[in-house]
Amino acid sequence: MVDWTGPWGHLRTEIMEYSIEVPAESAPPRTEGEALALRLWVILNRAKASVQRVAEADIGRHDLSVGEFAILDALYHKGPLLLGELQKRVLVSSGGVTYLVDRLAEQKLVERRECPSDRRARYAALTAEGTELMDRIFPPHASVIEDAMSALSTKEKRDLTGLLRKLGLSLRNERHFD
Amino acid sequence: MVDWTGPWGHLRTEIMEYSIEVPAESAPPRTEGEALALRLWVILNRAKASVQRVAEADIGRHDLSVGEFAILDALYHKGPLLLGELQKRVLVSSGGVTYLVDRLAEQKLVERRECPSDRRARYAALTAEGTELMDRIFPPHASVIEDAMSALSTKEKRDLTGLLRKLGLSLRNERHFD
DNA sequence: TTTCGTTTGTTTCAGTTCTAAGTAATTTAG
DNA sequence: CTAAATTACTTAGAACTGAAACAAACGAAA
Repeated sequence: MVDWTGPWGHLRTEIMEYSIEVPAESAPPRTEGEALALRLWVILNRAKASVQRVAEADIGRHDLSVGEFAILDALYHKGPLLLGELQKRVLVSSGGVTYLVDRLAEQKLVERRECPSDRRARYAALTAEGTELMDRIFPPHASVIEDAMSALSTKEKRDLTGLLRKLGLSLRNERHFD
Repeated sequence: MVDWTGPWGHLRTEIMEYSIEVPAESAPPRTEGEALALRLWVILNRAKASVQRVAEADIGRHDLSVGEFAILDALYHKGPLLLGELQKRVLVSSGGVTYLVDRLAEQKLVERRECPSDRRARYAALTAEGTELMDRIFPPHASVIEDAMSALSTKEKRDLTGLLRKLGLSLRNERHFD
């Protein structure tokens, strides 16, 4: 007796009210196992959307988009990165990285640098101004995230991380053929 | 000794390689608790992105966008819904619902109906054609999702769902003031 | 009851953020 | 040396968002 309503939580949002509860049944999946997997998929999306809402509210204060913050964050913690490396971390398309770095470069927070060993490649690196900004906004952001997760005990957070990791890793090398 | 590199996984994507592993440290958060919360946030995003990639690959076969499928899915399992209700389920902005329903209406998969009790409101409902489509594509999609989750045991899926639900619910009614 | 202010439900529109596909410049492999 | 792969960038346009507009409903007060 379980139910399935779309996970769909690509996000930002106006103020959106939605339920993390599992709604009542209507057109049932065939097996219990299927229902369980579908429900998990719904809840995974909604939980992620909930946390993201909190993260975005904080980031938005500083006139940064999520994508912009993601770039700054990666560079802040990893130092200069090739645009390709950055792409893998931030999970956008190649055009998306170019777009985001362009925007941040306009704001003088990030700069491009040549790569001596490969003239096709470019590094993106924080400027002094960018580093300064992150010094200022990252610590409170980290607190906001910690706070968002505070309903879970340390053990629960560890368990949750472990399960999500197991799930993610299992899909990591999967190849889908037609 | 933990590390933090952005969670940032809104998204679709080209073929993107990324790691669900936790990368090595560099500019450390101050406390263990903070680090744990940040790592969880990263992994949550990446796991969601991994599953989403699988889901999208399947949905894409049928020439539907994720948003479109989300709408169809909600209507398929819940029957006709007011656009506002649909918005809450699908987690898009008000303009987004209008946009998606318009597109599906063009394809004759969905139609708008009047609401007798409130002339401002509209129902969205599947057409016969839309229902037929979902009868055909939903069952295999459910299998794809079940398969994507198959690395986890039944107990693990239940535990994971429970933890995510707890997290999501805790954020559900939070109000953020300036 | 009529009227006015507020709230609710949807749409419109302009602008933002992103993707996909294609291009150019290298580098690497055979 | 050539062919294939890699890397970033460009472009067109898809998929959204947020704000404002609009229409209808609601509630309280005159």
